[in-house]
Amino acid sequence: MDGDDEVYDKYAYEPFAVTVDLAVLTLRAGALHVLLVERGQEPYAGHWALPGGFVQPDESAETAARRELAEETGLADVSGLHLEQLWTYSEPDRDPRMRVVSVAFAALLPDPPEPHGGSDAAQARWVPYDSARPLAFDHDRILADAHERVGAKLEHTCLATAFCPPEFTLGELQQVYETVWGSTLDRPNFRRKVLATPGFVEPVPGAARLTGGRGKPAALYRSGPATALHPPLLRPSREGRPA
Amino acid sequence: MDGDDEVYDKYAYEPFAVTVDLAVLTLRAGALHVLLVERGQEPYAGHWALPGGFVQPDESAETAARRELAEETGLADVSGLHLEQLWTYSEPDRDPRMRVVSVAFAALLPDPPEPHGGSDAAQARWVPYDSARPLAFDHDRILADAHERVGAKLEHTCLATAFCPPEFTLGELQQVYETVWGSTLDRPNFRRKVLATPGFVEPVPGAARLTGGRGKPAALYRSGPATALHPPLLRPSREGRPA
DNA sequence: CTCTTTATAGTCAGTACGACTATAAAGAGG
DNA sequence: CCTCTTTATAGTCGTACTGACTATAAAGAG
Repeated sequence: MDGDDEVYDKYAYEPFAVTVDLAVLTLRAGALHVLLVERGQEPYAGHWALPGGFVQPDESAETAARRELAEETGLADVSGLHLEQLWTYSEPDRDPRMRVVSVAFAALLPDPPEPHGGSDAAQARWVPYDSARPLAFDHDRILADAHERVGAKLEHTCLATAFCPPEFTLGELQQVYETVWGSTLDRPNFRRKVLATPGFVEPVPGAARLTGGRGKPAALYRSGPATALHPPLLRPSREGRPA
Repeated sequence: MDGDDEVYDKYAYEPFAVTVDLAVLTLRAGALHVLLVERGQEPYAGHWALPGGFVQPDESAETAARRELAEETGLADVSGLHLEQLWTYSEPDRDPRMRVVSVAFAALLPDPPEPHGGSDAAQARWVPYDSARPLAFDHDRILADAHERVGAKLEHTCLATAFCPPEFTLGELQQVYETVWGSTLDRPNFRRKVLATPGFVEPVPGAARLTGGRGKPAALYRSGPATALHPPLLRPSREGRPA
């Protein structure tokens, strides 16, 4: 903040609006979905956009993002959800109406609350990631950045469990990686890696098993205390990954 | 950006000031240094702070950061310098005067231009990282975040060369890692790893060697085309690293 | 000329990982 | 009831990478 204060009065009251944009991601039926809202007004009326809104005078961007998340998803308790500040977009022409600086967040949800009847905004929907574009404003880029960030964080953090319900099988956890990364993983190797990482997952006591599916019932696990993965679980080789 | 437009008029003209703060890092005499400016006005008059300033109406945050970097360092050409958006700080009370949202950047410099006679601001100085605190506002936290981010990026990107002059020895490159990470590395192993990564560094043609030091002259290298490190060059084991 | 310093080359064992095979336990369909 | 298919889990094998270490080369200091 603050250069020297001579220029303080000169620029401080420029009309900068500060907003938050949310890339709310979830897995439905083995596919990555994102929460979108339909715009009712110009510009981009009728286009889909990421949910978001203005940061209010007494809020931090994080607080505003969590409030918007609750409003848009209709979830009663969003306090436990993973919310991650992504990037701040500040190109002067990114909103044709005025100068808007937007702090983007990514949010990860386990299973989507279907009719997330938003409060204020227009209708909101879960849309498969691949058919989400084109979006209003620069939201295509924000969504791509969110996807890349989440994919990268899966490599060296335990973030994947944020997509899973409280109790899950290793097959479901593997689905998270495969869906976000868009590649398949060897099941025994994935299992070995996850179980060899202390604190990543821990078995549910009582030898609980999930059945009802086709094959052999899978053991249930829940998220452990670890947050980082050492060594990381790297994506199948992509030569040059963005820095 | 933009929630629904009913609230648009209500919040858009709240007096949000948007600034950039810069954590400009360099290596001097084997120690990490950061560029600081002394504040002339209240609040925090006489305290040291990170350089920064207001984003002007026609600028993006990145543009403003690069302009501030040029002004504060006095460097003629900052176009090639590595500048990385770090995080956006938006706590309502982070500046006692008014509502300021600040986009923080980290900048990496090879060798510091000593008398970087800033343009507008008060006096600016290179300060050893360890004796930089306490800083004004929430700049202690910004500086710590910058350090952590740079340390993490050294692991899986080729960013370390941004601290080095155009031509450097592997010993100098290793110094970057050791200084930022605060740990020592095995020299033969470091060498093996760097040379085994295609495109990280390439030898300077003509078998150029740097002499003048004490021991055997070292071969000179320059930065290669690669940007990512596969597999990563991990810091000596720290059990739980922040996500 | 020798000692110290730094650079570079090479060795060796342990770990991690990719690819793969084998077995177990469920439902589906006859 | 039996077999096929599906999914989970166990284990094997070879390679790549890494950490720890030893050895040699080439400079300056004294």
